[in-house]
Amino acid sequence: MNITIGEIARQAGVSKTTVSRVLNNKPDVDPATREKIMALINEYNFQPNAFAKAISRQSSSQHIGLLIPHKAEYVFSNAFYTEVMRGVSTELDEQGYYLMLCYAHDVNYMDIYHQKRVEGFVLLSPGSYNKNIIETLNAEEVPFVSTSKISEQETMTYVDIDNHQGGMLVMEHLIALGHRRIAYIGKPSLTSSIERMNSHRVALEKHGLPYDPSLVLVPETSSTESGHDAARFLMQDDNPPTAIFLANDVMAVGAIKAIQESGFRVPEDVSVVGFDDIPLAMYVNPTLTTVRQPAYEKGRCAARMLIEILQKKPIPHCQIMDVELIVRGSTGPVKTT
Amino acid sequence: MNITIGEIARQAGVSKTTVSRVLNNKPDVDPATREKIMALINEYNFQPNAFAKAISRQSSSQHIGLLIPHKAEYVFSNAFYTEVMRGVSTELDEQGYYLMLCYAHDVNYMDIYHQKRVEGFVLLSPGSYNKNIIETLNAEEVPFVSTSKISEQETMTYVDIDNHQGGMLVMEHLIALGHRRIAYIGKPSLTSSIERMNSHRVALEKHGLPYDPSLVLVPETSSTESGHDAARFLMQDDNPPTAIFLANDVMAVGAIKAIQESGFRVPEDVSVVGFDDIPLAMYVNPTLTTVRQPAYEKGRCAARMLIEILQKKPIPHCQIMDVELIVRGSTGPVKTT
DNA sequence: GGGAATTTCGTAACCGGTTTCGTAACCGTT
DNA sequence: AACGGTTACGAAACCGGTTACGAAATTCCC
Repeated sequence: MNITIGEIARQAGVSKTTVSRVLNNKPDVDPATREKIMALINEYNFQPNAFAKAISRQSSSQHIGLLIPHKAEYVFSNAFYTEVMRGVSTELDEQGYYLMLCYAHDVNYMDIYHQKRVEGFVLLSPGSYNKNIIETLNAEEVPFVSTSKISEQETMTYVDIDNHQGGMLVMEHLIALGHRRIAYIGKPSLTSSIERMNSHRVALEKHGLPYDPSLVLVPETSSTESGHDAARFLMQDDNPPTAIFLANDVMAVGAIKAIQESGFRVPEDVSVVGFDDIPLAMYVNPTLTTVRQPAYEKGRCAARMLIEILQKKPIPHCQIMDVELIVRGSTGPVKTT
Repeated sequence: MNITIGEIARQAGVSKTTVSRVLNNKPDVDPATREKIMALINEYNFQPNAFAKAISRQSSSQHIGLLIPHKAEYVFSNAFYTEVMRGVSTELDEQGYYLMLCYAHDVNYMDIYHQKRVEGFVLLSPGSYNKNIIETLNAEEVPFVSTSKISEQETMTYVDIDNHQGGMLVMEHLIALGHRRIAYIGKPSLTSSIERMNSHRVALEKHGLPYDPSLVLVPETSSTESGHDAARFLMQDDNPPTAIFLANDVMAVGAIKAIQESGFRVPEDVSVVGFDDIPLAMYVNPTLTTVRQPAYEKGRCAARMLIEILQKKPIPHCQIMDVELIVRGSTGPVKTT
């Protein structure tokens, strides 16, 4: 059996109350008594039961949930998401909160909340949940912060980058290199990815270039395999694009491979741009031109915002971070035939 | 204020005891009464407070900790580890356990255990902790399972592959291709990685090939960058190796890059082999020859074993999983000069 | 030296559940 | 009618903490 506050009290010859006072650094206890109790606490390495604490003071479990889509595979295999996770977990750790991983199947995440296991949630990849998850969370007034823009509503808190700006950086870069047939591959699953996709069209229009819908592909998933398959499909065409903009780096890696397998060279024949700047982007062959977004910082920021919400601090409902175009080896001037 | 068992009892006109019986599917309650209580539970979507439960029945918090090294960056950016994480979290999720991420700085993970926040730990990358973490866990009799072999002692439970066999598969493959100057790059941080490294020497000796210590490099970390730097160092030599065996895929990707930057081709000039078979291994250029280990299954298995330990079931102290050599494009016959 | 203020500490209730044990009500037997 | 055996339920203690309140002991002040 483990040591309890009562046992410490008994050995010190005082009441539980006094021990509790010492544990919580409260006044009204004689320095000598405090010292004696501290000695016992250290001797037994006594740690007050967190659950008993949470239940007696009617408050904080100090636990926060990271909500992950049920189809977790692509999240765990995308270094962008794992970097966000790292940011979330690091920030919580530093602030003394504990992180629980919660899979968003059915409604069990609501149970986790009602059972007081967590005080709120950080949403990892909010585009991949059931449509109504946001409504449910809002309806039940569960505190949460999303790591991506979900909708235009002001009622929800999120941290994101300016996806439109990021997309424009890519498109301006490709257009400046002379590309006119630029494909886009990506799943418009939520507001932020829709913005990314829209920038493709907007940029073309801005420069008076034709918009060819057949050059916009919407795969089922955002995996390397999807990028590979979609790019292969494009390259089988009689008139393939000279540049492909993919919604993320993981897909871009697959696309480069497909292009090479189809007998084309990157970037000599086809330029490729990704999004995120995952660590591997600078190690693939050719190195990947991409848009860097601060994944780790995004996670930290989301966690910080959630804690502030829990502490009833007034905070802005969204936080927009900077992006940067990283030009590497996968993009080059259009081939002059 | 949230609904409690007492409130349900009051509205049903019964005692807390009876409601508790219904909640836990216990006998001794009239079907009609049970129904009335169930109706109220559903109406309010009542979820019993998990902490109150954990504290009253002197038992299970149903929480398990995933212990992660403080220097978490390389763990989160290595798809092998994140796949293990996915396995752990999926298994726990299916079995109704909750997963908490715990950083292993100082001794706070012991606090987390003593505070009853978790019932036990899965150790993610046990080579990277402070030396004494295992001793501490053992000394305090904290239930834990490691996802890698730590030492030869029988006192600890772990899941692993046969690293020696895996290494031998690589070496036999390279030697069969005619390679004689085979380098090894990797950090011998724990028993399993030492076995991997030893297989390099054992295989050379077995085939009567010379063992050249200058071809064995021990970088500080296991990152892509380390693999890159170490390989570059090797390739600057007057008599560079014709093949490099790296302790993991992430490093191998860096090595391929360095070799190419040094003006050599893979696999024509230098063959490269990794370890793990991360998802990206088949998408890099050239595709990576590697040893597949079942990362996801390893995670699941570790979680399963920990649960069985907590349930006092007798289980073997280790579980060894199969490996498989995956030959891809990064290895080829030695160049005949 | 006596009353007030302050310091120090304990009693008991409480948080939201579980569990032990006792008992009233009902049943069927003889 | 008396008895024993179920069935259905509640009172109260308990888990390990926190907290409101009261009171004893000490100090202060005139």
